[in-house]
Amino acid sequence: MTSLIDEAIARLREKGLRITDQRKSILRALAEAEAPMSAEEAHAALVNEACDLVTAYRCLDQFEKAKIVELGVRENGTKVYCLGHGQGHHHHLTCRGCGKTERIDICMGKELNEIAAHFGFVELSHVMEAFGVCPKCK
Amino acid sequence: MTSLIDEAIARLREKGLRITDQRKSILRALAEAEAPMSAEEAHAALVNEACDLVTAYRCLDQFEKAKIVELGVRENGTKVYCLGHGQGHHHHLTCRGCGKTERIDICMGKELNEIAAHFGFVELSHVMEAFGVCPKCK
DNA sequence: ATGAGTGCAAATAGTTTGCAAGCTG
DNA sequence: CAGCTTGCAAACTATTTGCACTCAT
Repeated sequence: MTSLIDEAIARLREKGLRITDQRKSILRALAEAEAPMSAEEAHAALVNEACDLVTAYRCLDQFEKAKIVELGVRENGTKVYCLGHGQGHHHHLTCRGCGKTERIDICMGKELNEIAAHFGFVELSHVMEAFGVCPKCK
Repeated sequence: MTSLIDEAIARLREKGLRITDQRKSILRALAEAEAPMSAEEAHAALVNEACDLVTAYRCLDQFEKAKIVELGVRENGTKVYCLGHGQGHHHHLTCRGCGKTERIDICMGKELNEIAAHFGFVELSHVMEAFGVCPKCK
């Protein structure tokens, strides 16, 4: 349980990235939410305005390049980041009304890789987000 | 072959939307590309600046609401629209280098619906885009 | 000490909105 | 001819960049 953040910090270290208070704060926010959040949301969730919004963008970008978080995209195009994919890659189902997020454990990554291989594509990645209206909001 | 556009026009009519030259041009552009394209790309593809960029945005938005096109999102957050999903829902694999797009016919829509039903979500939709580097670009 | 990281201001990209004028049904 | 559509200008949102300063290593 404690490990999500520590794991992330360890990975930062591995990649030669520096451990700053701002980065720790952002990681904490992501860990507490355990749902994908945008840079703005992550920034808003920080206690005491722990860092500038721009820094949130930059850190999340770094995190993604270091494979510490995974990138997703909302229906409206905003980018969202999610911590905790270390072992279990998964996706999300988000309510258009209240934003509530459920984790869904299906992924067509394997099939995708086969097809991509067939076309000769490499460095595969995919984005997949599901949206709907939750029981409370309908 | 001829039908993609005609079909779309028919559906416009059904929905009580008007058939204008601008809309026809945009549909033509989408049909010729048969790959997802952004509003800006669709606009750029129009011969003779057939309509304003804003109109392209508005039309595509209408088309999507009328279920004439499907909405997707790129890795960077730009929205893309794709014609021709009338019967065969599918997804795409896009090259990060040259933008080349391959159609992929897998979709976890069914599994998704089951899970969503389990959570009580309705009005499901999903976005899924795959990215990689094609043989030519690597 | 040295270069990665940060904050602030300003620039961009993509998309949306307000309003008067134009065209479709 | 009524109202959906369009064009143009301007507003907006999400994100990126330039630059001087600061702090982790």
